[in-house]
Amino acid sequence: MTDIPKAYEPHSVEQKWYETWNSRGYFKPSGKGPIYSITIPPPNVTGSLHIGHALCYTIHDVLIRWRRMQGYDTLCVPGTDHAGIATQNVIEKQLSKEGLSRHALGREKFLDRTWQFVNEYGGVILTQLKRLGCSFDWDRERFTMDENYVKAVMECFVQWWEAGYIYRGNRVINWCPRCLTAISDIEVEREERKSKLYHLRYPFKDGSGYVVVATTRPETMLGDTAVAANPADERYRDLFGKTLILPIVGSEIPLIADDYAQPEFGSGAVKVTPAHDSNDFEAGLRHDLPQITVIDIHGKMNEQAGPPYTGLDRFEARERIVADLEALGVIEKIEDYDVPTATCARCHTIIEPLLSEQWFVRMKELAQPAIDVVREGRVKFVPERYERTYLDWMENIRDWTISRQLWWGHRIPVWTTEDGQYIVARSQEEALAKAGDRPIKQDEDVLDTWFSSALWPHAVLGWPERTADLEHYYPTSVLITARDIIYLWVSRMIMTGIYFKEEIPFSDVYIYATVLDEHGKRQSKSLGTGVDPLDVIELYGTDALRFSLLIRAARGQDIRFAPIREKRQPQVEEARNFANKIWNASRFVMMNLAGAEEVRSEWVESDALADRWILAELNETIDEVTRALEEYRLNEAAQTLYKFFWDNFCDWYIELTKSVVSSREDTAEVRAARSRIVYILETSLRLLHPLMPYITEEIWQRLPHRGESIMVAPWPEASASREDRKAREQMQVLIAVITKVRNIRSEMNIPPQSRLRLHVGTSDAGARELINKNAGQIKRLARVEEITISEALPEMKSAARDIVAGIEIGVPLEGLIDFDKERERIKKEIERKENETRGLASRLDNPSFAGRAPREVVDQTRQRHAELRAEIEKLRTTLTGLSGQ
RNA sequence: GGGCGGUUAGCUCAGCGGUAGAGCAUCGGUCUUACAAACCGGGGGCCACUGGUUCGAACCCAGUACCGCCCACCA
Repeated sequence: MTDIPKAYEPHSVEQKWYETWNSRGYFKPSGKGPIYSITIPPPNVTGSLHIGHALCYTIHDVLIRWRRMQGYDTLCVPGTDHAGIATQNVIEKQLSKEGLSRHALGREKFLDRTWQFVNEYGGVILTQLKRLGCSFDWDRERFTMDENYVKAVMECFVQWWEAGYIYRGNRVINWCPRCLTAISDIEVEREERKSKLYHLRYPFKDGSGYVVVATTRPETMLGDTAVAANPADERYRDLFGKTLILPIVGSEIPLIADDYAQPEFGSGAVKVTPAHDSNDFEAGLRHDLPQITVIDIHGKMNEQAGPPYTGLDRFEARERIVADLEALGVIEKIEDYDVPTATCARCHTIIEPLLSEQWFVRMKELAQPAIDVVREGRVKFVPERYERTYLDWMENIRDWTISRQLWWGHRIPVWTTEDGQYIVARSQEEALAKAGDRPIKQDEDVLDTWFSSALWPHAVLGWPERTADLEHYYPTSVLITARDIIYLWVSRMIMTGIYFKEEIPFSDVYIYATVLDEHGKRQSKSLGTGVDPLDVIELYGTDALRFSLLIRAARGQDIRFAPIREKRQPQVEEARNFANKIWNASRFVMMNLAGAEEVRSEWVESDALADRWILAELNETIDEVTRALEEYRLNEAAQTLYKFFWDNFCDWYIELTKSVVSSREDTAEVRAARSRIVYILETSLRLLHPLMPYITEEIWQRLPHRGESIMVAPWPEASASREDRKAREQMQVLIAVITKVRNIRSEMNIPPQSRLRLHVGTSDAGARELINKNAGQIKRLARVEEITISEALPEMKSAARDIVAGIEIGVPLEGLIDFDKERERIKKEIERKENETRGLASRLDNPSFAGRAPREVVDQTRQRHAELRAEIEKLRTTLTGLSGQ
């Protein structure tokens, strides 16, 4: 078997197995067993894989592979999102490079071009997911602008319209003057920016002085239609209802009483601009104020602003107006001020609140059942804390602006007749039919991207048709997603699922960790702090990337991921080393299988301690890993497997059984040992497979096994009959003894090659038997040539001595012993034990400890205390003996 | 302003009531025929701070500090 490379080479195996799995149809549901289905969060169609995606979809694949092995009928539906603004921005950027604009091109040509781009370059991210090893059903791939998907979107709109949830309204919305569209509240980001606070004097019409108002946006004063103060504000009590003259403009505006004005802020009076501020808008409605729009969709002052401001950019206008106000002597003061500023989440242009006609969805009633299902625990969040986040938002939900002034997206299915009547229909044909012979015109706007993704779980399964998939795989089992789209997406899926399917779309919502850069900040492509997962795969292989992410992906705790520097990424390297360890341990096993065809992966019963122990450890591992996966503690599953495989299997079991397993004889005993080691390895590989699919398949195929692929091999099951506490305890003693001898050798500088003699003394007959039975193991692993076992250690002139687990250890070192060193070593040992004893004693001395602590704990403490005291006593004697030397 | 996380070995992070663990780094020793991407051994921590609950706290409670997120109409 010299053809097995010394190191695992991921690239040669990954493509091979992915194609094999796919071609054999393993990614498709089996149609048998209980259902386990997931629809993935659709990435942007123009996007490319970043490390957060890698984590997200790796988690998907782990769960799907695990459930598949458990015998579930598993389905994972992949797909992409048309991502309205994001995609349109990409195309517009291209156009501007060519000196074009979408308006120059026209709607139809722009859409042609976008489709062309999407068809050609879109979905690259899905091929990247294939490199990640994702076992998704690619035949069921969906896109939010697929013909069938569009039907779902239209159906939703029509039904909601008919039920009265959708309405058109004139409101102040968040407008992005760069994207030239409305955006919803949750697509706005807020940050503090350094600017000024301007205090302006608005004089009373009757010449009786003035009111000072504070504003961060003086340019909007051209649209002011009132000044408001709090009704409880003494300073204004007698002034409400008086008329003010708006400087520059000269118009007359009232001083009104409204509690939205905060008496503590500035002078307590606030100017009211209903067309350019959402609060002012609300106040305007309350007081029936005119709405004067002075800024246009490009962020420029419009006709109403009047000369000389018309045509100026809003920020130029600000300077101009401030200068003019200054000239009029109405500026009280200007202060430096950190202004909370709203920006577009997409392009970070400062949002212009704009009075505009948009389509909205009335949310309150739709949200209620989605609140209930979470409250009742029918939809559970993992980690639990996100339940609160979700509920807080849902309970204060506001209406959803769903229209976008974009071209790329689902065009709003509303047609208007000449006399202004709305016709809402699922298609142009239906609309025409409804219109009869009246001419109609379709609304220019498209729907918010999230309007379509809100339907994802049932739409990808075929809704509104009653398809077999929909009947079978809805509701899905779990939604795995990032926390920043709980509002944008998760909440809306729950609402639409309940509304249209009368059933929750998924019962678990697993919010996975946010991947940060090495400084704990969000990874950002524009800052260049993003890591390309494909680069990582190139370097270390898919399994290493997956494992390194999984072992960190603790219960939603953020993880930091360092960039690749000088062709190295230490976090992934750790996982790569583990992969390599798996490879080499397997290599050892396979080397000893050569020419022994009859060896099977099966557990041949054995009385040997090592065998009983590893079987018990394996059993425990199966149990822990399975439980961890059930509870979405993927990091613990990974950690448990890492420890079992490396520490228990490699460092101890292989070493303990090596001599038999690699024996040249072909006896029944040797064959049995080989069967056992193959069994342990093969079972471990099955446990590891969901996390590291490629390496486990590659090795599994070279081992004796049943079945055609590890992917469809059964998930191991733990069994109470394989628990063996005694074996685990005894093995701990054996490990302690061997470690102690190695320790003496190392500390006393005894060359590794030299064979030692070992004296073991203990009054415990059971311990003597344990040592005796495993003398061969101790000899091999501690490099000892002879072991003498007695009830107590004999006098030894020059020897290193120690005591562990109540067992005295002596290593005669004629001529080799360095007495100073030995004294030092023993002293250190005594000190260590004394430290521990002190801690235990202080507990035992406390009378309430014995009284209140559980019996078990008290007994254990006493026992350990006594044992330590005896050990210290023995070591002291040894030390005294040494001091004469 | 409100809420949620985090603060544990030099670094990255586990642990979340019985007085601390891993990987990397470090120090010493090994090419012991599965693996030097490895093996063996060692050193390193008042578990951010202050109180409280408890027989017992890194772990529970209250507060403080710093870091990071989310929400919010203070012009």
